[in-house]
Amino acid sequence: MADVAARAGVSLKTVSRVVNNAPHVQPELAERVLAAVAELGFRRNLLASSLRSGQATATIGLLIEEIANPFYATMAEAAAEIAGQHDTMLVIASSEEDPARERQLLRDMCARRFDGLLVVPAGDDHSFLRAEVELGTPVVFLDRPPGGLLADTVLLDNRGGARAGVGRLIEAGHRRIGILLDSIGVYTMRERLDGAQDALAPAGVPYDSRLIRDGVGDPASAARAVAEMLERPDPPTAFFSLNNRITLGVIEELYRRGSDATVLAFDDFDLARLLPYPMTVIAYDTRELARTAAELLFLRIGGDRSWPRTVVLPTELVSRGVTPGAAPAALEPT
Amino acid sequence: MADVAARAGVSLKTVSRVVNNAPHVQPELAERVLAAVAELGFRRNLLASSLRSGQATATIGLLIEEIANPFYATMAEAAAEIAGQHDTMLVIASSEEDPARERQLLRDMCARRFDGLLVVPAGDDHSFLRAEVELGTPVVFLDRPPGGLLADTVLLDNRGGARAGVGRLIEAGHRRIGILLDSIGVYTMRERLDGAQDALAPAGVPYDSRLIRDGVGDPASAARAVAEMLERPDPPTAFFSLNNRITLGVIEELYRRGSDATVLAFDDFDLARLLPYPMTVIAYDTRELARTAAELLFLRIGGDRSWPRTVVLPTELVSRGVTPGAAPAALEPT
DNA sequence: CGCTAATCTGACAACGTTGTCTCTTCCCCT
DNA sequence: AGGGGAAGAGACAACGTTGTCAGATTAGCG
Repeated sequence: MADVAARAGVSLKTVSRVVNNAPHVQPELAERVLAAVAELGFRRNLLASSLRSGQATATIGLLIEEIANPFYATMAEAAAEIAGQHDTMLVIASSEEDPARERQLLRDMCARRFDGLLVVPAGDDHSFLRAEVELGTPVVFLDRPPGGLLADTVLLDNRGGARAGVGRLIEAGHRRIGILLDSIGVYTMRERLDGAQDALAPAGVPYDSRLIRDGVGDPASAARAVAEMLERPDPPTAFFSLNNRITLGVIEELYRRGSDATVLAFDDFDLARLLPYPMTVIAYDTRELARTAAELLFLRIGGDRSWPRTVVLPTELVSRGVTPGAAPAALEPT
Repeated sequence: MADVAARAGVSLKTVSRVVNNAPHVQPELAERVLAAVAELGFRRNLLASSLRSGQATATIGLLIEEIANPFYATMAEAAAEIAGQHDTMLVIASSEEDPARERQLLRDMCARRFDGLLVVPAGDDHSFLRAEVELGTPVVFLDRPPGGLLADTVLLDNRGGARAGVGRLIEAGHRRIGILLDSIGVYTMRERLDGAQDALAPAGVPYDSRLIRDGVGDPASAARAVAEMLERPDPPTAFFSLNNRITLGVIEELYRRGSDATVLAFDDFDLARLLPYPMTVIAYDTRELARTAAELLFLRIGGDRSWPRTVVLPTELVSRGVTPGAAPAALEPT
């Protein structure tokens, strides 16, 4: 910048004013400065800039569990869109469901003085963020609530959605429903399971631990779990998959067997419409989830110091998948 | 930091040494400093740190077209993994295929003094990066080559893959092959089209512009294009989809019609196995693409100044999808 | 016991910006 | 014509850290 100033024959400060589009600079001088900037290929150092001005790195962080999962990828895209509207860069980091990694990444983002953080929590204790929050870094949690910290949170109606979905299964006469979940340690899984029980209990369906399978982390183990349940003397007539990854394994196994079991699944995704098995999906607006959280974050960054809010977004039941073996039916328009 | 120094009764510099694990600090002093750090909740400012030390923001950028596309999401995940191995943060930005946005984002990343950049180019002129590259910011291009700039590039064998795939269609007797592509302006599309012609020409199949459809940007328009081609007097017996998004529309339309046209598609993806229509997919290792590029980038960041390299990764033909109406067959294991 | 060397610590400047304040100039109004 | 005020430009310090160098302390050795 000093070089540019020398070249244009002005002071450092004037160059600063020009590159920041500050007022009170004569057009003639500005032109000389811009010419010098172009000639010398000068690019202002944003590090120094935000160091000096104290805040505003024009960066927010998004901590998710896994980038390649379409659920999180969609959230990232929606958040990036909102960030772009605020001339802010979005940094996406992936915790891989590891609380230690989550902690390290969040600390790192704080050390880099990000303007705010969007967090899908992996761990259940976020008290280590309290100092940062009090120091002025806004944090908004989404999809899952924080632990040991009062902060803005945007959630889905996991429990209500599961209740409605399982309720429909019960209306259709199902009494033996196999439930597959990733990990009972995860908030969303607990809520969805609770929602299922909300519907099962009043219908007089007894609790049967053999119909609930925890620790189903990937499609292959979901397929195995389905196979085992089906091979027992009194097999389930319906399956409730608690996330999109599990759904894939369930569909695969049922398709392979030519089964006619009914499928209820949490999480909608683009390709669900084209999967070769009919199912009812508990859907919600993933983009809206991320958008709401991001907008809330920018409210906070803008100085909103009101009491932390919790927003819960609704879910709905939709039909997905196609029927194999049946005459090809018209799909819904894209 | 000054507060910490005062609290611990040492100098600023000693605190700096302690938080950087520098040698030559008495254990007793270090302990006092660490205690003060903990009490005051001190977190070192990485902005100031990398400003002072000149380089090493421990950040690299990845510019892709669209986060929610599984192709790019997978690349992002693989790149993030390599970045993590180098204690570096990965910043993902999305250009939405807009050259102006690409330019702005890359400039921004340079202004933030990222240690290096991974770029899937949207535009065809990257000469604006030359100054940065010469100034020492390593840039590696992937999936598509840069324009007007000599730099490391990691590509797929688009042309060879398309040639092999179309060759197989020709062996099976197909002569009327509908080809659908996103935009002829995109490098990968041109290469894949050239590969198709490599196979068509020697087989004596004449060029027929009605069988090539450009500008198919989303599944819905792919479905429409397929419908129109099939309703002509001499319909294609096979379709070649040049990317994953187009493939979805093709499959949807063919399934809806109960057609028996053969499908060849570029790009594999997780759920392709479960789509309700059989097809041959030109597959490649997306993660390897990103890994190779990221490793090359870290080589450059590490100081490798050898001549720019171009790496081309192979493709292979695989079977995907299931056959509707047929007896459910065993799927491949996950 | 004195000298050298090794180890440890601190003062200071500098990284590249921008906020603050001051000074100059020029215009407009009374 | 004189005074007030606005506008333009620059000098300087400061943001939070670390590299450099010099000083202080201690240990080791003859």
